[in-house]
Amino acid sequence: MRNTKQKDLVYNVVTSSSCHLTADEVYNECIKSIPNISLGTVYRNLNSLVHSKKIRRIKMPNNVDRFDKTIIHSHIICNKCGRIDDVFLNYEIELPELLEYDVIDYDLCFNGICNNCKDGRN
Amino acid sequence: MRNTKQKDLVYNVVTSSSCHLTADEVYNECIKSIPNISLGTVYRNLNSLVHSKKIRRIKMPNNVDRFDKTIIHSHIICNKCGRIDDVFLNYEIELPELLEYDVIDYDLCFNGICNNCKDGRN
DNA sequence: ATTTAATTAGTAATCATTACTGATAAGAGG
DNA sequence: CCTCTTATCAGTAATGATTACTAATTAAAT
Repeated sequence: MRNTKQKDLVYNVVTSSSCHLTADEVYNECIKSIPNISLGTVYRNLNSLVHSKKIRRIKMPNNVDRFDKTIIHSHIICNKCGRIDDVFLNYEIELPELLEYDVIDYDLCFNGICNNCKDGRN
Repeated sequence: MRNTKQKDLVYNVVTSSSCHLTADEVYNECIKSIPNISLGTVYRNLNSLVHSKKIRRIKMPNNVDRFDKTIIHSHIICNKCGRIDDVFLNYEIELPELLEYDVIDYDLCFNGICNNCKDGRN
């Protein structure tokens, strides 16, 4: 795997953001530094960084993936408005012992209704 | 919400299968009973059944959703071949108390390498 | 039976993501 | 430094899962 300024940029955009960015949002941030960077390059580097565990992919109900730092934590998605927040559990998820698999890690996503939707503000 | 034979069929196909079917696989099963059922109808009923918690949606890394019964359980996906299996934990996942959300439930998906891939059989 | 609105079949459109191609550049080995 | 190899790139076209649309149908309430 080669180091390129495009890959560094994609990595920095994802890890320095406090939100959970879509590929398109990462792209719009990247063109501020490399105006002619290609959307395909952003996608390729996001996939490559996920593969090498430098960042993580969050699957959303609408099939538009989001990307995040790899500090171990879970997420919660509002069933109504799609808002997403980080959840830091105060307990550990135990990896199960499975006959058919070597278990590596997990993705845990809670569903709920956020306060704004509950109060009818959305 | 109206009862239609199309919705009943979609429900029965998903819940009587022991696999985790894609929308297209559900469609191919449905046309055996209702040959002119439309793919759009299958998608609409899958979404409607997920919304009313009769079935559940499983997000896959390749963005092709799969559908499953709603008995509470987790999944494991092989990082290499994409094989998916059910995981029944012998402990409970505690729903966190969050200021900003009413937490309803969760999706938990483990990642690993399955035996076939580990042994080079894939 | 009549009515009405939800649902349907069929088809077209959407759009996130991937594939492709010729050009570029990272970095290994002289 | 200076090739040389090949991974990566920009730009664009293609893919394919999913949704939107429309006129026809039908569940089910009155």
